Parts: sequence; structure tokens; C-alpha cells
Amino acid sequence: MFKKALIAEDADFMSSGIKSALKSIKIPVIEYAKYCDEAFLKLKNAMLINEPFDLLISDLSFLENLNPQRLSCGEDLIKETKELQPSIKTIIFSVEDKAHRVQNLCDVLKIDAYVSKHVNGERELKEAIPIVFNNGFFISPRLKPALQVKEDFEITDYDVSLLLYLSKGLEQKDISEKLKTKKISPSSISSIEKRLKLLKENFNANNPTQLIAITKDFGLI
Amino acid sequence: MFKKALIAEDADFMSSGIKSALKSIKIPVIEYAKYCDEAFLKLKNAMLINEPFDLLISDLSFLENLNPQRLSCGEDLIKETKELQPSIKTIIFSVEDKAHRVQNLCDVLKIDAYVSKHVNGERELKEAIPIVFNNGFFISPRLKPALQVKEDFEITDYDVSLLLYLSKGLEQKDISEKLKTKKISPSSISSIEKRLKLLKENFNANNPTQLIAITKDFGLI
DNA sequence: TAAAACTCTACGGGTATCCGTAGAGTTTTA
DNA sequence: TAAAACTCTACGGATACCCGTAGAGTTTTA
Repeated sequence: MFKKALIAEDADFMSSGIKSALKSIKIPVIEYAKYCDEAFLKLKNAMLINEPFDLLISDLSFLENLNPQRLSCGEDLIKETKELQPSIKTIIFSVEDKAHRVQNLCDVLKIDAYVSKHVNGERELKEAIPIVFNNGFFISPRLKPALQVKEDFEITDYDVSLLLYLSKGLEQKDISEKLKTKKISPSSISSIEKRLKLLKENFNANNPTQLIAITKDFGLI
Repeated sequence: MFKKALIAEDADFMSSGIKSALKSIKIPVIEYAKYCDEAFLKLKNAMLINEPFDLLISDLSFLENLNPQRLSCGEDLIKETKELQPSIKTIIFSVEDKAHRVQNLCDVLKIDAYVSKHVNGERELKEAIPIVFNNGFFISPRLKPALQVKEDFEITDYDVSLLLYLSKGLEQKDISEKLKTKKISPSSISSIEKRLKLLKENFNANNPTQLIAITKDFGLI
């Protein structure tokens, strides 16, 4: 079983639950970090003294600190951690259930488990850890559908920026000018119009208003 | 100090944190409920056997159960509980931070404390309980601004339904027809147009799209 | 009761979005 | 190298939204 686990979690009341879960499966060394930067530092120091962590359990969203952090969310932490120490096992423990984010973490960032902070979160966490230890993959049952939705339509950063501009009240010609000053192509009104049309078709939206409502629910923006 | 507290909270891993907080301030009897209906039943039974709870700590959002619940959220539970037992003290312990909901709970439903489930949630909960016991009111510092925003513009259920229709992609004339069939007045396109104009002014939105983005962030829809 | 205030509705002109068409420039393919 | 495919842009008509004005009906006020 794992020998040394790090918990990245900013909420104080979460500690006891996770801690009891880890203790019940006999992980001897458990450490906490309240912020991503702090977590990364601990991981790095542990490697330096040749006593690396072999498990990272991380939340996704962290409250803004007084001194702004370099790593602002769980994704950042996972990404850098994997670069630093590819062998470490990573588990996300979060309330986030937006398909887009879950997919990214599982498919792109290759985490080993995604446990939903919900009714049976603690039980599922205890279930996930041995699976991860044996090189398996675990995801909370309620999140499984999110992974199976195979998107044939790829949403790019360009699309997201269009949606963000829309949600900020900019008109198509304003967006066009914005993109021109930023030297982002395509920037013509016509192209923006057509890309938004595709987005509306893809999300089954009648108009830009509904498109924003849907993509916000999706967690895209 | 309080003698008998009920915790309404559906997530299993939350238990330990809240429990340890309550024990540290020497509340002898602590019970749990995972659903609002279950919580209300326990409150009612406790009164019947003449051993009523004197403190209710409740979450706001509860996961959908297999058998649908009568009371679906914390607001419902608080409302009925206050009708049943006006003397009971109520504390909300939730991640919800939308001004609209916080205001409603504090100003209309007259809860005794609103503790934000955030970084120092457990510490603040311990702080809040004695204050509430001495008939005081507590709100997490980070939520105080939400209470001070005095709304001069009252958002009605009518407004919310307009926003919902908009977010579902209906056009103004569609909304007009919808309202006519539902016998809701005003239903003319012109009136809808004017009400939406007021909403846009109130939320500083340039167009319906931004209005939906803003009101969604507000938690209004 | 008459005037004033308010609410709901109707209308018209200006602007933004929507949608198809089409041309210019680049890349891919044969 | 020429043809085909693709990308970006431009334009024009149709529709929806925006905004001010104004009239009809109701309620409030004097």
C-alpha cells in the first residue's frame, strides 16, 4: 500500500474526513497543503530528501490567497506534479462534475482516479485508493457518463474566447475589432458569425443568448 | 450551551468535521440526517417525545434521492422548521455564496448564522455557535458584503421566468405567446421588451446575452 | 367626479443578428 | 502544375431586438 500521501485541500473541515479514510487503509505518513504552490513545494522537497510522496489527493478549486499563487487550480498542480515526478499516483477529490473538466483530467492529464465529493465521497475514496495502488483507474459512478460522451465537435480556445466575449456583452463587430487588435485570425465579422453558427448548431441553441446559457451550464465558460 | 443538535448534511465526509466542532464545544447530543425530509421528521419526533432539538445546522443543497423528497433544499427545511418550532436556532453551513440566496436566508427566513463552507469553515462554525446561543447573529466575513448590497430593484418571479425563457432560446414573441397561454400578465411583446430593458439596466448588461450570463453568475437562474 | 399617475399595449424607424451566396487567397491532391 | 478543397472575407436581404412615442384602460389622488 501507499507509504506517503499528500492532501491538497484548502477547506479545514475536509481534513478529518479524508484523514480518517486514509488512516483506515493504513497509510502511515499523511501530509496536508492548503494551497497548490505549497503542495508542489512539499512534493519537490520530499524528492530532494529522497523520501518522495507516492500519492497525491487534490481538490480542484482553491480559494484565492492573499499572495497570489503561481498554480491556481488542481489542473495546474497535477500537470506540474506529473512533470516533476511521473511515477506518482494522483487522485482528484472534488465537487466539480462538469463533463469538460472531468474529461480533461482523465483523458489528457491522466489522473488515476476522480472521486466525486458527494454523498458517498468518503466511501468511494476508500474504494479508489487500493485500485489506484494496483495501477487501476477509478471514477465515481455518477461521473461515468461524463467520460463516455465522445465529442465529435472539438471546441477550441478560439471558441471559448468568442463565448467569453459574447457573455461580456460584446457585439459581433466589437469582437471582430478585438480580435484584429490582438492579431488573432479569423477576425472578420463574417467568420465570427459562421463560427458562432456552428457552435449554436453543436449545442442546439437557437440564438447567442441560449448558447451562453448552455455553455455556462456546461462549464465551458 | 445547546443540549441537542441536528445536522442536516448529505455528504458523508462532512460528518467528522462538523461533529468534532460540536463536540469541542460540548454539545452532548448530536444527530444526523442525510435528507431534508428525514431531518424534518427527526425534529418533529423530538418535539413529540418532549425532547426537542435546540439547534439545527443545515446544508443548502441536497442530492436528489431515489424517492423524491418533499423538502428539496435547505430553504424549505428552514421554513417549515421555523413554523413547527419557532424557538429553534438555525445555522446554515454551505458553500453557496450567491448574494441573492444569502440575503433571502438572513433577511426573510431569519436564520441565526450563515457559515461559509470554505477555508476556515470549521473554525467559523465553532465561533458562530456560542454567538447564536446568546441570541446573536453570525455571518462569515467573506459573505458580509452580500448582505450590505441593498437592492433598490426588486426581482420578481415574473422576471425570473422571463430570464428562464430567454435562457431556453425563446424569442420575445415566443415568450409573449407562452405568457398568453399561461394567462400571465403582462404578456405583450412590448411589455416584455420593457421589462427586459429594466433588467438589463439593473444588471448593467448590453444585450440579452450578457443579461443571461450575469444572472446565471448571480445564481438567479 | 375629474385629474393625475400608472400599467399594458401598439407602432415605426434604427441597429444587430441570421443566412445564403460569392469571391479571393492558401493548402492539398492528383 | 492544374484542379480541387479549404479558409477567410464581403455583401445583401430577412428577421429579431432596441428605443422612443403614443394611445387605451385601470387605479390613485385631490
